Amino acid sequence: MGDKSIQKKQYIIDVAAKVFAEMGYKNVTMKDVVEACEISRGGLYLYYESTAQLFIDVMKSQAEAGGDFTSLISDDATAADILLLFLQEEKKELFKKKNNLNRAYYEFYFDEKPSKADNVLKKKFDSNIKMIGKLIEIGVESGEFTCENPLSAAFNIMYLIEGMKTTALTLGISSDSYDRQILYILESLGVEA
Amino acid sequence: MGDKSIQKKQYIIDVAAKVFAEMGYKNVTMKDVVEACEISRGGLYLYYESTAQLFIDVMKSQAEAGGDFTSLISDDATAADILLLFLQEEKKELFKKKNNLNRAYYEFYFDEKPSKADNVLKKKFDSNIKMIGKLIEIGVESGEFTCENPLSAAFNIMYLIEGMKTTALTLGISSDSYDRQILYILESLGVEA
Amino acid sequence: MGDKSIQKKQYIIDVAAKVFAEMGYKNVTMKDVVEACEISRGGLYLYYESTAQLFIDVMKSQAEAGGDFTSLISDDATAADILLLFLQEEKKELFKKKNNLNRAYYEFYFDEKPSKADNVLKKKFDSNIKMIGKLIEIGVESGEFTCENPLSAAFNIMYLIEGMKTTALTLGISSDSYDRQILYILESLGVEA
Amino acid sequence: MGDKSIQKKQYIIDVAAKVFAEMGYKNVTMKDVVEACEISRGGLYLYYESTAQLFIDVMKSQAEAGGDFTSLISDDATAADILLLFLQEEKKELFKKKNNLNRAYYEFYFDEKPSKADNVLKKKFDSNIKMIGKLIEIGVESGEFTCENPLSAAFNIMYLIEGMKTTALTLGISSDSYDRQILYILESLGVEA
DNA sequence: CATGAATGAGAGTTCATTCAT
DNA sequence: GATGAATGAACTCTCATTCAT
Repeated sequence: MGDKSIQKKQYIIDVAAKVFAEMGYKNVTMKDVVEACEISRGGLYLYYESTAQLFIDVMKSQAEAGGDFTSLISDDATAADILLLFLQEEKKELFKKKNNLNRAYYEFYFDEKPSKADNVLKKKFDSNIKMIGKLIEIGVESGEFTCENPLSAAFNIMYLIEGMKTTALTLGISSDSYDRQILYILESLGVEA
Repeated sequence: MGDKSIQKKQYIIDVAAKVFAEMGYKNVTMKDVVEACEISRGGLYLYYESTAQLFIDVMKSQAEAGGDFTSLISDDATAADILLLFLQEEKKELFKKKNNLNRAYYEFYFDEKPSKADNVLKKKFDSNIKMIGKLIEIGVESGEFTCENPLSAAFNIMYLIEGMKTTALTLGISSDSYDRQILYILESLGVEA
Repeated sequence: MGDKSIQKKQYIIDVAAKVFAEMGYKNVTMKDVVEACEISRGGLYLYYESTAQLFIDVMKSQAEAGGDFTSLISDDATAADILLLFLQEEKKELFKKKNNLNRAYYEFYFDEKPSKADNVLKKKFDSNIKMIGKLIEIGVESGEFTCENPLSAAFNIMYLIEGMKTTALTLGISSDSYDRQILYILESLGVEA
Repeated sequence: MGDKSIQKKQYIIDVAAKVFAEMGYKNVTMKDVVEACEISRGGLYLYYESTAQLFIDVMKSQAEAGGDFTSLISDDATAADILLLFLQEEKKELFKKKNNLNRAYYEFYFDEKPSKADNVLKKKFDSNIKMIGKLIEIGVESGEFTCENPLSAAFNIMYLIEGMKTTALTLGISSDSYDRQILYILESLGVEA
């Protein structure tokens, strides 16, 4: 596959990402992608055999492009600062109107069980757990946090975020409600607001 | 609508519930329901024009049939006992293999925004929030729990459960992991394990 | 399947037979059949999932409808008369312009290996072998024929006919050439022309 | 067309021959040939515009390469020996598993009527008829054979072989069955077995 | 009410053929 | 000459929906 092909593939991925963001995963047909990309029917099939394959590449592309929030951490940030930053970044992600793939992610995972290599969400989840766990440990050592089981706390935070994400897609969630949960987490870790 | 019609409608709902449990919401076609019910194509259309309408009735039917966990509460149960009971009931619901409609619920809500009257999940969520909030208040009063903001705590618990539900459907979650979260919640409320 | 469905199915078979006769087996698409039958796309699929299934039914229908040449045998016919009659019937079949399915038969059998139950040609071939073999035996007994191995002779005749059939479809064969082979067969059996 | 082009053309023909032997004529697409040859799509079109054109060249190539069975004839061979040799060579051809193009030949001729110049099979058939006819005449003269009409006998033998070829492709034929027909032919010519 | 045959829109997929490089 | 990406026509197949009975 030549340079040009790689560019075209990336173009398809980028356009498809928008389509998936708008329509979710299950509603998107190959035809939808073809039309959004303004290419021919056969043209898409040169690169992807199904929306499933395409979506996997969309996920991978997003994972790579995903802004590294660690770059936002200032040098003198405390553990609580960093945790707060993380929660706020996740909030932004959750509430963003454009290119929000959350719904598509869920629909995809309900239908398909990606191979370990393709399981982008799992990797992200695991790395977040590790990161948050470590962060809490550091916070406990520095006296910022009180927490008997940092790992459980990390899972707690991740499940909580997950729950707010899905609730946003189903019943709806307000920005304030999210903020109150941030507060609640910090309080649970013994941080004075 | 005669008695017989009502019975037939309920029959369709019951069979459809199984179909939705097996296949989710988006994958189910009117044809699937017709075949599972062993009725005629036209016959189903006499009662339902779409899977959306049918699913709403399935949800309502489930809500009515939903076991009231309050009946399980013993007379001398403490607030912590009741909360634990609730979390364990939710766990059962999450891990049950048969007739588990969770996936279908999510897929439905991703696609459709039910009217207030039809919004079964919203009602359930709100009533659970109220119940848990009240419970925590009682626990705080009785000295069982320590909690500054019972409402936030209630939301926290509900979002957490929600997060575990979706994780169960996507990345998977172990029974132990759920149990550790129960423990974590109780500890956060100041209950000694 | 009701009476009407059976009629419709037969209608499709009859129309398809003409299509196969004109175009052969491999060239015929479901679309061709749909258009020839003047029914809807989905309509055909109610009855047949593929041209293969359809062709099997065409073959069965032909086998049933196939004129029984035995009805043409006069009471005082000798073995040689009957054999001649058979060869002339086969000739008619070979040279007929309309509804000649020979090409389609070959193309079908090149591609598909029908189950024993669906193997119409095999049944026909075997029954012809049996019939011709018996006929020659009778002819030998009555002194009409000279033949040491009637079964080999029967196979010889059937393979010969088969060869002329395919040659008719490939290189072409003249009516005279066929007639000369009839003569040759009879001479080989010791019949004076 | 340069030397290199001629070589490439022959390469394509040789690879295509294998493809046609495996898949028949009708099932082979230009894509199949391209992939088997491991050349580019456009590259094939430089040499051939269709599988029909390609197949004609495959046939010609086969005709040229076709082993001349006359080289196998020993100096003291009788007419019967030579006829037997011919029938055994044809048998080998019929039963060979590899590179057997029989099916492809039939499918091609069903679909296309090659020009006289391209009609490889016709030439082969005619030359065989001539050869066998001559052979029988010689046999009759030498007293080996009894035959009133050598030409009819020659056609008889060719049609018979043709019939066994197609039967091999449709209903199947056993090696023994072929052998019995060889015997039958020789007996018909008055040769004592 | 109930049936199920029939329709036709629409998605999926493949490949012959072209053409810029 | 050679490449292979791109196009678009053609076919397959499925279902939502209707309607005569």
